[in-house]
Amino acid sequence: MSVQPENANTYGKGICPKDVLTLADCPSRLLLDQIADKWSVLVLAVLKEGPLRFNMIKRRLEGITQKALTQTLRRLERNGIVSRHVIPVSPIAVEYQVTALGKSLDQPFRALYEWTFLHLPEVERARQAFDERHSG
Amino acid sequence: MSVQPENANTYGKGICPKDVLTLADCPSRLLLDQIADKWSVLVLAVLKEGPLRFNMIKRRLEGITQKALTQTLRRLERNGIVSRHVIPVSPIAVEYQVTALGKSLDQPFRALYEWTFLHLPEVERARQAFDERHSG
DNA sequence: CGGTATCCAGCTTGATACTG
DNA sequence: CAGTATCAAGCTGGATACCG
Repeated sequence: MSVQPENANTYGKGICPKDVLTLADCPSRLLLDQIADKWSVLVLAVLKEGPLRFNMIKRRLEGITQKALTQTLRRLERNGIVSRHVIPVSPIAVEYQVTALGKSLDQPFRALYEWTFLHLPEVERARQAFDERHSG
Repeated sequence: MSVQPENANTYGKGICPKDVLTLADCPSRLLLDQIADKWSVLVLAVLKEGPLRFNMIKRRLEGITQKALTQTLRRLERNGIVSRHVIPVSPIAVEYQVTALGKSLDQPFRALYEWTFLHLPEVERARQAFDERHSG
């Protein structure tokens, strides 16, 4: 997210020029807004196994609508994360696959997943404690 | 996101029991839904510098409303990412700070930030190319 | 100071229908 | 098959007012 490498830090201890942070300041939003939405993560998980056609992706993703899948794929394609190949047969076939850029996301995503996996119990405890505090 | 360590993989090459993925299957959403929203990232960036009181955070975050900040802080608190301390003076003072759990998020976030930083030009090229394809 | 309550506009979402 | 079009419903987010 807006975590910066120590030496490229434009935020930090009040040394940001304006002394305030704006949404636009945060380069990570470039990624998060586009990738961390409801479906992108799962689409990528499915496509990681190999190229798939539209309806094949749809079948592997329980509950996604045609519209949502189209939107998700378009956004991923626009950001260079997946590529789209039209195969001119009849009826038409369209194949999607993860690009090299998309594959390079695997390492950071894995780090995030591992954090979640490791700290899930702690997060759940925190939620329980909070919910109890705010009911009793 | 839904990237799994190789050996804990419940998705993978069609070996998922149901052979379909549901939103609930993806443990990463636990984190992403709650942290990757519009403001959480920036709130954490500000709080990383040290504990701050409500209105001090608000002043450092250009454009955030009182309501949005309250909601963001509550969600972060519920997930154990920040903690809230009421200082019983008059008028009342409330201090927020990042917890140990919250601090442990720094590494995965840094990985993500570094990816963004490194691949920004490529993403921007992809967007330009896409936008040209879809206008001409 | 640090909130909560209320109201309302706008964006997103899903269901449905239609098309090359 | 792989979409686009359309429309209603719902949730989110901002503005405003008030409270302990």
